[in-house]
Amino acid sequence: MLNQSSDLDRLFHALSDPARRAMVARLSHGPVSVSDLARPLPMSLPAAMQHLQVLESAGLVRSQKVGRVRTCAMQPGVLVQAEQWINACRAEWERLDRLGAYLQTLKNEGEGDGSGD
Amino acid sequence: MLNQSSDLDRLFHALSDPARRAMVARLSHGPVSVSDLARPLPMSLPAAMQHLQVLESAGLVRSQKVGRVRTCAMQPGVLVQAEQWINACRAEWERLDRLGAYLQTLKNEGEGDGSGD
DNA sequence: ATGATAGTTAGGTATATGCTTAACCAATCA
DNA sequence: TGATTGGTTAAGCATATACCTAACTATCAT
Repeated sequence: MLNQSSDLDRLFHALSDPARRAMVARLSHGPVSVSDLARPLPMSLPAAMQHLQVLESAGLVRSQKVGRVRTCAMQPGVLVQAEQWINACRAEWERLDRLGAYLQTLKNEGEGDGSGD
Repeated sequence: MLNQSSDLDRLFHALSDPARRAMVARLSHGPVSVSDLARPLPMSLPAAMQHLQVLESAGLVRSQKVGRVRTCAMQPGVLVQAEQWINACRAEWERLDRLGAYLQTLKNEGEGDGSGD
């Protein structure tokens, strides 16, 4: 493994776990405490905390403690980075795809013999 | 770890590695052979093959061998799934964000009476 | 057939991940 | 003050990842 972990690495890695995605989904509806976040998940509280840390270190979630309860909230800016990367990729592919279709059209127009590929 | 690995798990996991993202980026410009795909990467050919397998099992890439060269190509449909998940999340968050802004507005307008909550 | 090229498989290692239980600290409440 | 609640830390374990080298197969050119 390359030992440098970029923003996108951490981001996509954070999203690659169903428990973490569940947390993100929950948080996108509004801030939640740690135990509320962990309760629906089929795992211990410390395990959930680890997932939370992964989300925080990816910049997806922010949290602050007041009294003895830590409240977590979405930090949605980072999601946009993922979206942009995907979009850029798709844009390239679509360009290529249109080009392919166009070449196909040219090929069909110039076709007079029946010899397919 | 939950032992069932969903489409999204595999997809985001596939995207979480810089070498694999480089492969995807390259493939979004057009089909490439295995060695051409591996050449720019700082790793052995077998290592690159493993990454390729991850991409294939995520459904991001398809490949077929003709003669002795295997040609890999993007299978872009799956990327859309990732995009949709992110979009859904963002939509929720934005709704919440607008609500927050609205409540803030109300609070500012009605400032003078201290009975907020 | 010989050898070079493209890819694949096997086996092994170091590190990362995901989880657990047990113990611990800090804030609230009876 | 002492129990409870909310969270955190520590230690340990099983599995997964990411990589390597060496050996192998299959195709193509000579």
